[in-house]
Amino acid sequence: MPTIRDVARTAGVSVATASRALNGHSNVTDGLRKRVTDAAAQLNYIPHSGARSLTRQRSDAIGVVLPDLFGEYFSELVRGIDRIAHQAGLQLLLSNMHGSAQSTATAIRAMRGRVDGMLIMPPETDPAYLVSSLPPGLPTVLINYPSGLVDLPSVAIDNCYGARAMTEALLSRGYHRIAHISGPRDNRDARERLRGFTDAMHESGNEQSPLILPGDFTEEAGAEAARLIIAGNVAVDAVFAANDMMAVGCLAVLREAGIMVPDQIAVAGFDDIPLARFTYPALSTVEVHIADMGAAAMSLLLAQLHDQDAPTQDQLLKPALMMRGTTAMNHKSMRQSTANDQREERELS
Amino acid sequence: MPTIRDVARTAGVSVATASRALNGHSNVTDGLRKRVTDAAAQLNYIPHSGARSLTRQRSDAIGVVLPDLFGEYFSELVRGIDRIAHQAGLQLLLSNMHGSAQSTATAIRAMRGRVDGMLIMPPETDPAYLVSSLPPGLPTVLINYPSGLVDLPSVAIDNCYGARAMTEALLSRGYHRIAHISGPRDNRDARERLRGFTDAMHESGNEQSPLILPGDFTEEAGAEAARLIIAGNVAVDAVFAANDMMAVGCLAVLREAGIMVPDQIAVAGFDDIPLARFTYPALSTVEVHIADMGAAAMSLLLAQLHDQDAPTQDQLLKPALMMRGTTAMNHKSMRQSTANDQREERELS
DNA sequence: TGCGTTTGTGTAACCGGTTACAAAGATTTC
DNA sequence: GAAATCTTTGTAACCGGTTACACAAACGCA
Repeated sequence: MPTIRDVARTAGVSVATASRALNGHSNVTDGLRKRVTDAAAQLNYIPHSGARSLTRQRSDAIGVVLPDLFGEYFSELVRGIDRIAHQAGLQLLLSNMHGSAQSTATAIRAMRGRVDGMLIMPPETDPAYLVSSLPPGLPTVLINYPSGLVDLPSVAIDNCYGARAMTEALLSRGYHRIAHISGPRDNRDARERLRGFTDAMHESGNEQSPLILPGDFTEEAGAEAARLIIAGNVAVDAVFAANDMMAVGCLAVLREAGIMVPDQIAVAGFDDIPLARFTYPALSTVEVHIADMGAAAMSLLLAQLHDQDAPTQDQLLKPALMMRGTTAMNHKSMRQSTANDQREERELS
Repeated sequence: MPTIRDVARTAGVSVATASRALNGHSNVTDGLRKRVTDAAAQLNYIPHSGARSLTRQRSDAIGVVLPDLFGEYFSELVRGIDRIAHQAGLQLLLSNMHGSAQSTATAIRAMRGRVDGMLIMPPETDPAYLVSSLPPGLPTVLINYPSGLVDLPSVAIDNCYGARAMTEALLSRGYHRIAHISGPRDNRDARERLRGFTDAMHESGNEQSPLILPGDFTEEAGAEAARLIIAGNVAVDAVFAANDMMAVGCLAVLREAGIMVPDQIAVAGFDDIPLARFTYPALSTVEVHIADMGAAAMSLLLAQLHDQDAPTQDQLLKPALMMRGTTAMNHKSMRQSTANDQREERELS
């Protein structure tokens, strides 16, 4: 593997000249430049980015540390990040913190010296520990982390706002006895969604202690919640699940039990997973643009990279409602919102 | 940001001793080692991985170059790669070659000097060009690339085998007039699936020139194919789409037209996307373990990394059939395979 | 006590680039 | 024609680690 010294020797110049020629500096005569580029081509020279970034004091790479690397959520996030990073000529160094705070620290430390900045989506862990394991002076943006806890800019989805909006939309459609299937108690998103729901219910004055069913974001949890409602014969005219998978599970059990959706009970979810458009009836949900969150985080980081102390405004992305068949207001027609019926009503931007 | 020289100075030792102490070499007295680790902790020293990899001549990172960074396919692939890479203590440097062969070469060159090996999923481009832009001597494994074209180990899904197996399964269930909705002509997977289908049909002797409808992997293409079949009143008792999205589009149009699936026409797809279990009836398809392909590629690369000239056996991963409601043999019962009915019949391993 | 061996530490070279500075040559200015 | 300035090139230091080698001290053995 040839180095720049090989190129210089072949071209009959010094390494300094070779470096300058290859990097397009202006103070190199055309003749020499050609000799250098020819030599580089002949030797099939590829510069060693590692060595380059050592002297340049920049790597043109940014580190991305995520709690998990799977599912639509992950790929969307990375896609959004890459969209911005690529056009800025930055590479992505990806790391998965496999659960423990310990391995999070390891992952973060391993990035030092090979990235110019970091994007971190931290688990629900001690923020102090997170900050302590962070290389000081390395521009960092947090993803989906409540602002205020640590002194770093962050980007997050406004889960509370989304849940509140969906709840209000249900109320305005005439559903008043709304039950909520909550997500895991130790999940920040789930807690925020629950809060949005209860806030909206309290403010409406319709129901002071709405039914909250426990869930864990799985399809089965949604199914179980539906069984509880049916068995308990609870007076409920709408179910708002904290995510789409639970809504899907709920929907299936309700239909199986012969309960008409949305005529007897409306159903709503959260996330707008691809499947949501294909349930029967199509699922009303809250559309979360994960890719946009990734892009926003990357843009924020880019600003920091460009100007070390750029103003760092935390960002809260507002999700939009996607009202489909499972919450139709018109109770007469059931033949609406089939899989290929893609009329969608976007209510909020 | 403190360097190892700062640590050495604080501990009152030479950089060599500091380095040895921090890396756990045995030839350091306990007293000095403690002084060094204490100094490192006090200064919050984090080693500079870039500099480290320069001398070590290894980066403990591998480069992953993919044609696109979105969808389930991508996240599954990365998940499989990470599973193996993480337990080997390797980081992932991710790169998207945005379409052009030009930018592929750029992406690959940018990795030189910061990775120990590469995993590449090349586009349908000139293999010679690909190889020429590859740093020689850098262990590389190709993903989903036909073996034989270039002299590099590769891992791929046996699309032809999967399509053949599904076609034979349909034939054995009594469907003989099978139409195929093909994928884009310039897509390797699509061509292989088509080949598997036509091979199986020819060998069966049932139909010498089966109907091939053009498609492009989109839901709409599947819908259009279904409309063609309905409008043309073609004698067809099964449709095998080259991917699930087209099968879903096809299914929706057939149902809308009042055609009973699977009684009048059976439908099958390819990929086993999450949605496949939730269509009505649930979609029979070919299960492709993308994560396994990523893991296999990473394992192959790991073997190369460990032993520069380990035997490089190309791998062809055989997909499995998932027969669900859209190809049921029993035509009497329609109430099968609803969303929450997850009985699945695994036919091949 | 003197000699060879082992052990622990420091000095300095090296990885592969970039760039400050010096020097030489070309050009301009008086 | 000499001095001042600008341009082009080379030498060598540097980025932040690792490690070959040299060397001194401690140890074992006759």
